[in-house]
Amino acid sequence: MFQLDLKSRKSIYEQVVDNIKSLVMAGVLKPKDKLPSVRELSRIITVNPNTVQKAYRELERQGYLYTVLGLGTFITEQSERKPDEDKLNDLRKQLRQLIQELRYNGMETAEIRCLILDLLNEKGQA
Amino acid sequence: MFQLDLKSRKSIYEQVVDNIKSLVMAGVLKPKDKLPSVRELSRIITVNPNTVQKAYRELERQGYLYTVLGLGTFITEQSERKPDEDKLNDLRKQLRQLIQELRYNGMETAEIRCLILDLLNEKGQA
Amino acid sequence: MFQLDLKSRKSIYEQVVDNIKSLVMAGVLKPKDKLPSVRELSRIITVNPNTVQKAYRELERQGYLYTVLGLGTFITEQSERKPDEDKLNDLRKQLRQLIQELRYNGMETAEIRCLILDLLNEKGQA
Amino acid sequence: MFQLDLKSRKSIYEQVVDNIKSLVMAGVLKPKDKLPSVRELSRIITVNPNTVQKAYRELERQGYLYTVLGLGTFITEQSERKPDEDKLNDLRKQLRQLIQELRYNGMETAEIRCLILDLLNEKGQA
DNA sequence: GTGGTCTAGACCACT
DNA sequence: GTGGTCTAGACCACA
Repeated sequence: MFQLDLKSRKSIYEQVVDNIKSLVMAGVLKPKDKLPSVRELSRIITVNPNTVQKAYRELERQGYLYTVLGLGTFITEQSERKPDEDKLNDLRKQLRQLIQELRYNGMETAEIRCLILDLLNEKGQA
Repeated sequence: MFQLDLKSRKSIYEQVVDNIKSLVMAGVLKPKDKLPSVRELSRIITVNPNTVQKAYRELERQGYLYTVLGLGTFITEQSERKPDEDKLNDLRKQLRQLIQELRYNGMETAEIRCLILDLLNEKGQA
Repeated sequence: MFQLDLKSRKSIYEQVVDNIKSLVMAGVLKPKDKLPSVRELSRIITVNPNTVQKAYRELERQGYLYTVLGLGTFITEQSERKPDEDKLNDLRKQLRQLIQELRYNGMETAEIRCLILDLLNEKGQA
Repeated sequence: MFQLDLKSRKSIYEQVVDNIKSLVMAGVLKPKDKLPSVRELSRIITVNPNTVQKAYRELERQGYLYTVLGLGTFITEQSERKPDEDKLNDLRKQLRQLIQELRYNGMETAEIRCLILDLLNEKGQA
């Protein structure tokens, strides 16, 4: 379920963040679902609790989670989320950069289009 | 020409790397072009020479540049580059993640498709 | 344990690289072993931490080590290493050159053969 | 005839040295043969004369060449060369290191033996 | 504690 | 002139 690669250059807490984001976006974790407690998750994935803590905090900052003191942390409902124009702009920039790199690494426009349309369909069904 | 943000979470040398990559991929810097010397660029962007050198090294590792001792650093010819399958896989992963995020931030599939097709055309003409 | 020659034409960080490679290949350092921290090793061999770090980076690039942020650097498991055909070709070239030089310096083919067979056996038992 | 790779990490003068050594050891250049003048060779291989100069000097130091002022530089006769025990020791060390690396990069003892015997025969006929 | 980045400034080798 | 190495010492982020 959780893919952690200690040898990666990405810090562990970032990997935890990405993993949880993926689970949310794939619909495995749904709004109002309760997440495991920091200590619990840290045991499950054998990672320092501080690291999990940091990941939860970051996810909260990005609006994916919210914490109710004494009860736990939960997935944010869609209606609560506000589209963040700055974030979208940033994502667009990244997308542009990514496409440049794909092309620079020898991938043809047609190939890239195929790849992306595939990805879009795949997600659409998830 | 060069966009550096000292406050960014990205390290300076990484930003230098990204900037140069962009210039290469946009065709501003062409194969066999000579880059500014380490010292020169460091003066231009008011950054320590070591930092610039680190960036150049990384770009060399990634195959964008090559160094001729005592002469300077130059842009790699396309024909010299060999496609790196690991790199491509990594880019594909990133793309997937990016699309997930776009969708999570409220962008519809159709919108994303439009955005990407636009980007693909734009580059095709560059 | 560590042989450093400050007067050598080889740079210090390269010597550190070679030393550690030797320890790894001789089996003194085994997969998953933790290496001394950058600061620690720099103290031991009285060399600047930056120099040690450069050596570690190079070893990581060559696949001998990997880094876990905040924890330390470790020896790569054999199974994780992928044979690098370019590297092998390079080594073959070096070998060829080396044999030429041995011969040029007066060593007979038979002597060279003996020498090499000895070396092969020696390692086989290590 | 001459293989120069500007992108190599090896300095150019070292590559010139290696090339000439190879020609000598392969018997293409024979004792008492006259080498092209510094200026001539520098033109032929389109390299800075200083670089060729440095290569010749190094080859002289190692005993491959000798210079007669006003006449040119020539290949040393075999009888003039004195076996250098230090050099031989150094070469043995290098050989040992090289075999270690081959093995570390996944080559089996048997394979290495084959490779080396091949190389020995190949040279024996040259 | 760990590695990672950055600066300032010196010295060297190669072209 | 070029890149490459090294030192000393500071600061940051991660676990």
